[in-house]
Amino acid sequence: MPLDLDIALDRSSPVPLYHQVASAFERAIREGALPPETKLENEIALAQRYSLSRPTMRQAMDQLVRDGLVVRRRGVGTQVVGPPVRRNLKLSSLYNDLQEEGAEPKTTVLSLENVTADEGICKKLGLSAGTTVQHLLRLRRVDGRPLALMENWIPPEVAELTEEVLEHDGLYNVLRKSGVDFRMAYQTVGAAAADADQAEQLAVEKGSPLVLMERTALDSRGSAVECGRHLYRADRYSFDITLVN
Amino acid sequence: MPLDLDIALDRSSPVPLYHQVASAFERAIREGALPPETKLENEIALAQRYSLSRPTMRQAMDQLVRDGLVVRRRGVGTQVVGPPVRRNLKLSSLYNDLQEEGAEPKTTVLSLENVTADEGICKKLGLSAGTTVQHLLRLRRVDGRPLALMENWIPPEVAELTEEVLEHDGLYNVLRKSGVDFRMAYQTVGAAAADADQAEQLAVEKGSPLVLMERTALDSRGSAVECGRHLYRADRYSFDITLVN
DNA sequence: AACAGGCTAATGTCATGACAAACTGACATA
DNA sequence: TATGTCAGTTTGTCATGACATTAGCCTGTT
Repeated sequence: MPLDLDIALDRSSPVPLYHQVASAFERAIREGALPPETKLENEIALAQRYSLSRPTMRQAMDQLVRDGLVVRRRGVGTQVVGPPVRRNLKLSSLYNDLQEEGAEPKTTVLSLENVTADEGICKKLGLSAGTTVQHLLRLRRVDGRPLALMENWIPPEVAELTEEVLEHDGLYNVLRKSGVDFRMAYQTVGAAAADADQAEQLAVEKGSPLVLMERTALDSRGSAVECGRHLYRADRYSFDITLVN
Repeated sequence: MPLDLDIALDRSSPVPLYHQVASAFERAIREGALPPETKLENEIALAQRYSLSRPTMRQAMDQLVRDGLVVRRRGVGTQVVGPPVRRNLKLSSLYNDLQEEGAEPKTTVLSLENVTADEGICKKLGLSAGTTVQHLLRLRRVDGRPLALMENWIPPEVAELTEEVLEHDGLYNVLRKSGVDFRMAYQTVGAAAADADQAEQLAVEKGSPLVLMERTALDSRGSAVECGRHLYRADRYSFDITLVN
């Protein structure tokens, strides 16, 4: 039951202690060193074991709870949760997610131009009507087969995009390199039927079901930096979400 | 800038102080008393104003951040975020969400029987192969028009379900009343085409796009209490999610 | 006028201490 | 046997204090 994880804590590191602890536990759980149903030591003992204060250890545990890796019960303890330890939806691009899974995403820029944003886009981006924004249309392939058709709108003051750069990296990575620090995103996920154009681009039949995702991303100042409307082949993509009370 | 919210805190209430504070701010933001872009007072001043400690006030603010209502920046302050203050995905039933929106959901139980669970269901519920579970198929209507076709599997030891009860309330409410306390859920959202049966039930054409949601719900002990596969009319439903870094 | 430096303000991190509330299990009692 | 009670364990909540880190502004210098 002691289950010493031999965590190497670095107090001089810029990454906070609670994050170091949480990451170590997360890795241990995902790798199976802490199998499902395992009961962890109590907070106080854990804090002492790693020479931390109880609030710091709690903060680490809270993160594990929010990530859906453990469950806690007052008076009982903390348990590693059952097997379905899937990946949770993160505020990153599709590109990064695919790379983490070992795939090799390839992007084709179908169109990149400045347009005057319509009312809907302006509202989502918090701009006054008639503003000019960059309109981006891309097709993403994995293993040579099309996966997603992605349409995005980016205000010019956020970053100046070029086809060249976008062909070799995900939009979020490109924007991050331009100094954007994403903080939040509103997302809606639904479904739609492929029209003739979309069907051709995604190599499916017209009318096929597609996963429809619309998103508005905000930076740390709370202002919108990007909004998009993405269509995914339903047979090749879906969104994973972990909900916690 | 002081922006006193006149929050009535009840220290003898069983609901924690940080939750009382967070709820009050959330209501104020949603009702427009704190419009977007508003800069809140700093934590220390807020804590003093309501006679709380700083950690408690921070806990309240953290909740607002996770709910996507405010953004914080070190060295700067806390700001109410832009207008798209939508509802976030919660661990509750469709039924409750619809009721909150003022709709009148009606449920028809199409089938309720005990079946031996197949391999996939057993794995999701963490049961050994060949176990008997309750299989439930329901159709949900709003305004008389079909919205969702819901298929669920529930282990018998969780609760004994009856058609009678399920026709008048959502599954989650029914289970909660049986003593289940939901803590977590894994969810995947995608799309699928309606087959002949589904099309008829949902009053759409065969092949129409549907939103496909699969979910496994866990209780506070980390064991699965329910798993389900739901199909929604794409023109009438989608999932809203708020992501935070 | 432009840049460097330092000051201020605000959130982020961490420690210590205390009490409350809930679950478990053992024990006593009817 | 069944039920109620009590003690022990563990997480939940709250308070106080301190220092670190970052952003933004002001100021002084070049």
